[in-house]
Amino acid sequence: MTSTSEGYKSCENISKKEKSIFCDIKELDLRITLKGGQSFRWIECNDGKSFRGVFSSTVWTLMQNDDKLIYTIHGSLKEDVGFSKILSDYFRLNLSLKENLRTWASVDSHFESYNKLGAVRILNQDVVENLFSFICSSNNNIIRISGMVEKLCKIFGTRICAIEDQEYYDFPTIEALSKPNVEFNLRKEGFGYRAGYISKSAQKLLSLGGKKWLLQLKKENGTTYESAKESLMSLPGVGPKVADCICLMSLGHLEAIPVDTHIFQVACTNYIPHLSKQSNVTPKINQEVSSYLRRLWGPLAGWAQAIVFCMKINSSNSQNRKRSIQQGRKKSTKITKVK
DNA sequence: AATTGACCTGGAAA
DNA sequence: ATTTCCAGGTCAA
Repeated sequence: MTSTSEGYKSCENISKKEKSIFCDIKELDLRITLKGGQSFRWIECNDGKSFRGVFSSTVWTLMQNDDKLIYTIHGSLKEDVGFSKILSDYFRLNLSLKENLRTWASVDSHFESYNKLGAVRILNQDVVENLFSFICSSNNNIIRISGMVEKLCKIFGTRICAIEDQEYYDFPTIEALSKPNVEFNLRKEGFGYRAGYISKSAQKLLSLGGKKWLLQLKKENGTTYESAKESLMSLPGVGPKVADCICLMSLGHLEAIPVDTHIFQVACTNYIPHLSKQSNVTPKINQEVSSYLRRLWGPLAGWAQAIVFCMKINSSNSQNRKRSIQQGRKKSTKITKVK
């Protein structure tokens, strides 16, 4: 634990702190990766080229050029433990998109048409943040999910620093979310029925062993994808789709394919036409789509899924983009901090 | 075991 | 101005 640092007032100060790591722009498109429905905490800055957000208990501003990923640290609850490595791990820069695109294109002719999209990567996110974020995602839209995640941080998270009158908070701990009045407060804040899912999942997690229990579900710690998914689904508010999101985005099970309405629709038109008779995504359909695409795309199928998903939400209607930009800029709110 | 409807909310479309 | 529809689903009858 360290004390929180103060925010920097001016842009001049910020730019002095810039550092960078090597990263080919063909391997990473910041906009589509950060604003593509994986993480809900990134804001596009007014300059139109940089993005600001929180991960790893640290406030970052990110931008890129042809061969570098440039970052600024504004504040952190951590000691300086090598931010370049943390950043590289977050984007999984050790994996080559180019190589995998070749593989997917060779087994799936549809990938030629997905090619005009920028370089989408699967973020390696914190499992606690990812879990509660995707509990919020059910039957919900990305704009409101983002608002809810920010509220969780503001109400139950630790303050990191302020930049230009904007306060930045860490994502709350499981302990903070399992306090007795969490459900009531979240209902009051407009979370709807997800308030109960969040509170009950936090309490159950705590009784299972907290964050350690989640971390032990990682692939690198020896748990299989199927076993991790099954364990996650024992938590309230976590069904097959949300469990797959967590497996893919924060547990290292890159073969996991979250099947939502968008992927289901693409599967109907491009891959499994006979599914079109089905009107909604049942667990059985979910399983069928998921395993079909996993067989097709291979061990990193979830990454391929993310590309298809981004393709879909970008093309479906370009009005969504304009709307989300406007929403992202407007600042809020009147939230009361709860002790 | 598979189907079906309810579930919170807020912004857009009807 | 109101009502209906919809959004990265889950749960229980």
